[in-house]
Amino acid sequence: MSEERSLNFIEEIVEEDIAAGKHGGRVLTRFPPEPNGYLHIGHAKSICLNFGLAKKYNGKTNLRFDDTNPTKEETEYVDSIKEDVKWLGFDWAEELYASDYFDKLYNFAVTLIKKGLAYVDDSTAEEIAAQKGTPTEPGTPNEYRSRSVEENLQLFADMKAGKYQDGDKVLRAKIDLASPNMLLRDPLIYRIKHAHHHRTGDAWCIYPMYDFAHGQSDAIEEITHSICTLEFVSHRPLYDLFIEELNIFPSKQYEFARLNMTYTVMSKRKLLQLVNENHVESWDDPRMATISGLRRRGYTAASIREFCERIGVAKRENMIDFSLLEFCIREDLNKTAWRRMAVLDPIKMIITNYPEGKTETMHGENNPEVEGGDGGRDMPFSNELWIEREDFMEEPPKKFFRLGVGLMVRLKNAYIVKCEDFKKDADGKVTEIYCTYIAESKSGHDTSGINVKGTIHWVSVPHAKTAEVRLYDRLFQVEDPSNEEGDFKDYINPNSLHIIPNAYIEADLANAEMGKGYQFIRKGYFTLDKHSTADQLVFNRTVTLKDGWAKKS
RNA sequence: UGCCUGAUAGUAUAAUGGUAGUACGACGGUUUUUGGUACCGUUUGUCUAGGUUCGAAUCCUGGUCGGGCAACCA
Repeated sequence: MSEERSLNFIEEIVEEDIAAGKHGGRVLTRFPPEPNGYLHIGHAKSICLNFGLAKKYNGKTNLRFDDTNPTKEETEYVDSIKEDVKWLGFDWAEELYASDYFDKLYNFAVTLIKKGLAYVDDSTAEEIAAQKGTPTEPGTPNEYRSRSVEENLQLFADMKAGKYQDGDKVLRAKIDLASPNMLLRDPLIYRIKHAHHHRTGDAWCIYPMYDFAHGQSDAIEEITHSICTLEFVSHRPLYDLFIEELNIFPSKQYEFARLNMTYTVMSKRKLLQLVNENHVESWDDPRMATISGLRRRGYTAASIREFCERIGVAKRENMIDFSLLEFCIREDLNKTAWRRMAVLDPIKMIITNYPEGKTETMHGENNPEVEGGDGGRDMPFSNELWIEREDFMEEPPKKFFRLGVGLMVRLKNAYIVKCEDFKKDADGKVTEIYCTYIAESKSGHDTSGINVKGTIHWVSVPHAKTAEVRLYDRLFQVEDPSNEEGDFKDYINPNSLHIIPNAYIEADLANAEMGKGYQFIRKGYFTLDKHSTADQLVFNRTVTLKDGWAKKS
């Protein structure tokens, strides 16, 4: 029973086009990253939109690398992008590159020159900028604008042949120097760059600009719906104009609002700075909003897809609460993550009436949300246990359902214990607490008739293993670091990473698998970090559990 | 001060001239061997001023506020 969901504005356009029989009802989208950085959660929105649309309307999606600027692009980025898209769960119809079309694009430029719609300009970048005018003043033509078609053809061929140095000449579209749209004031469409390209090597020394590559690439692939973000709205007249003048496939561009999220930054430039200036470990640092960072943090592809589904698609500037992403990952992991016990900040509990040296085997299910518990595992129990320091208070307030002298709790999957006493060191720090256990209260066989409000987690001291546990907090201290006074890096949270070198974990966790989510009961969801080894386990906390108690106090 | 865009609870998003709804958040409750989950309930909204209409979030006009545009970046 699928629920009726309302359409977003792009789905409406697609449905109208299909109903009108446009392109024979065919839908072909594309995801067109520039391989100059790693993908982030904002790209995930675009990926889900493009691939999701194609899937919904029986179409296909191409993965096209927009690699027209050789000085910024690298194969390393191509590889990471492909990995991330695949990991998110999408399959592209074809893997394509704008650089595959350099010959065609060159010929398109020649066509434009022949139509008298493009000219070679010898001006410097500064001169061109000055001649463009301002939003309120029209630009002024220069002497090069009136060059003959023959001369332009020759000069452009010479540019391609490598007769000029970088910056000596550019090819410009001849449109309208007085246009209120600055982009139409004779935009540059080809520039000289004697640079090595990650795919075409040194075959070319002239490269097309975005505006003379993107729309044409869409047309060459016969993309039906070219979806991009709002900052390209003012490029659309150019997109349409070139397609019309070149008489090629009429792809259409549609724009949606990019994703912004609280407490993080989303631009490749800023993410690159965080990496280069060592504010984070790498592009896949678990605090980064990159796909690889979220993956390493323990986010699942399904949770990111769900997030992208929930945030919607519209044209309004937006700022999504980080808590929505957290909701999505909790929702997923709650149903899939195996429950385990780990004590992050330990204090020793001694059960005074339990035989010293005795070991009992307790049993716990893997996941209570799954029918039958999804299997389970054994946990050794003894008279000495590690419990969480915060689960004991010398002077417990009312409604503190944990330990304090005279209070009782259930040890998860084991016995009910009553706190009798505790010991402090010279600094007043509690070092040990003493309890008695109720023998008839064993989990699953409880005949004690005692009901307790609280249940706490524990790990048997002689059986415990250790692991490094990394706890993360938001990377920035303010909701919108890009919009604050000064540099966005001034707002980095100095406490975004807290490392616990030796947490106590239950023995079974030695079998933890890379890529799998675990819930450390009452402490949150965790996953193995890529630096983890058999000798030195390292867990990342993906997200905490929702905590109604912490908020009140 | 030119052009392009947009404006619905705290945050997003729907309602396509006819009951302003949903999700997240927040708050309260029930259940619970995780203060988790699940379930139930409460809360808060159409930027503004006019106009058209039996009826306007929706159409029209003016204003206000936000975002984008003057890279040999994409």
